Amino acid sequence: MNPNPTNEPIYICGPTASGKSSLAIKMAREHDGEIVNADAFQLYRGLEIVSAAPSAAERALVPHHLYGVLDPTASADAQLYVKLASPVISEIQSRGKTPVITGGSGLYLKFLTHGAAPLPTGDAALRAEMDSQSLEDLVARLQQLDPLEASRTALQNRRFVSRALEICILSGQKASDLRDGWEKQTAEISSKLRGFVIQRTREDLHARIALRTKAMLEGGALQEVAAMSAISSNCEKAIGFREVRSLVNGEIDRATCEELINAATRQYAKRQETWFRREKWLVPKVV
RNA sequence: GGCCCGAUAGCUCAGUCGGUAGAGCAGUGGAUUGAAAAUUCACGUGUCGGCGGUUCAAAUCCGUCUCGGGCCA
Repeated sequence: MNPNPTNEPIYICGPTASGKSSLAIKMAREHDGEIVNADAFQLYRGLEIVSAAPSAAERALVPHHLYGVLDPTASADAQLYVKLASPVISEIQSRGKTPVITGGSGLYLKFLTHGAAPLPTGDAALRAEMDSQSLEDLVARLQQLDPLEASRTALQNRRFVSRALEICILSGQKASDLRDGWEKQTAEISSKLRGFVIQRTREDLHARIALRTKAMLEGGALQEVAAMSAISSNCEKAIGFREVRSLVNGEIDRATCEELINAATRQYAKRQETWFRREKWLVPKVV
């Protein structure tokens, strides 16, 4: 008998290095499920070690989907992720299995669970143009085009200002109008979701991060990055990528590399905890 | 053994002419609907190595001790 007759997805969230992969495998086995990636960087091919994607041994235990499916030169975003994940999830359900969706990319998960606001997709050329302008000019332009959006945007955050402006320019409408209304039904959606967020003490998490970084460096991260360093892509933003490249290039020593990765990973984990803390539908799972 | 330099936040250090101290990093909390492993905001009490002394007032000047580092024996 299927313990989950509805085949509704189970979400496994939590900060990096908290043990999402193994919990997902456990849940998948208990619920006759298959695992779907929700990690922005594990999507990429050739970044398995640096992004700490599930190992071959782990993948052999349960079917895994959406790992290493993007070319390193491809650019991804939350909407593309939903486009990739939705059919995979439906397909799993159609076979009577339960999708176990796991990953630490809060925004991607949010799009998947709560849908996308009706906004235009980012435009690389426009972004490049905006990147060459001063923040003051971008802010002034946003204040002119959409004062309401400007008033509720963190104007020191160039990314947020650019995005708001981008929406106005590409759509010909006010970002504030397009964004309004989107959040109205989130509470209702949330009430129907089921998922867990792994919780660990900071001390424990930091220790796990340190162990993982060490394993990563000993487990082929240098070769992986060396193989990819000719490619300019989103992968360069992965924590560990630049640090390992600096190590490979002899700019820093191994101990420094390790500590830089650890610090960046700790900071990332903290941001993830902040994000998931707001997702009240996630049930804390103390490990 | 003698001389010199150093000791200030978890770390690296700044601190003017004596007026009880502040940067970066780390850390903590927050924001975050199409770059998100991204981007961004806020948060700084610490025996100023110890003990004496001078002074209205000492991280700052003097003495001494301790611990580093160096030079000379």
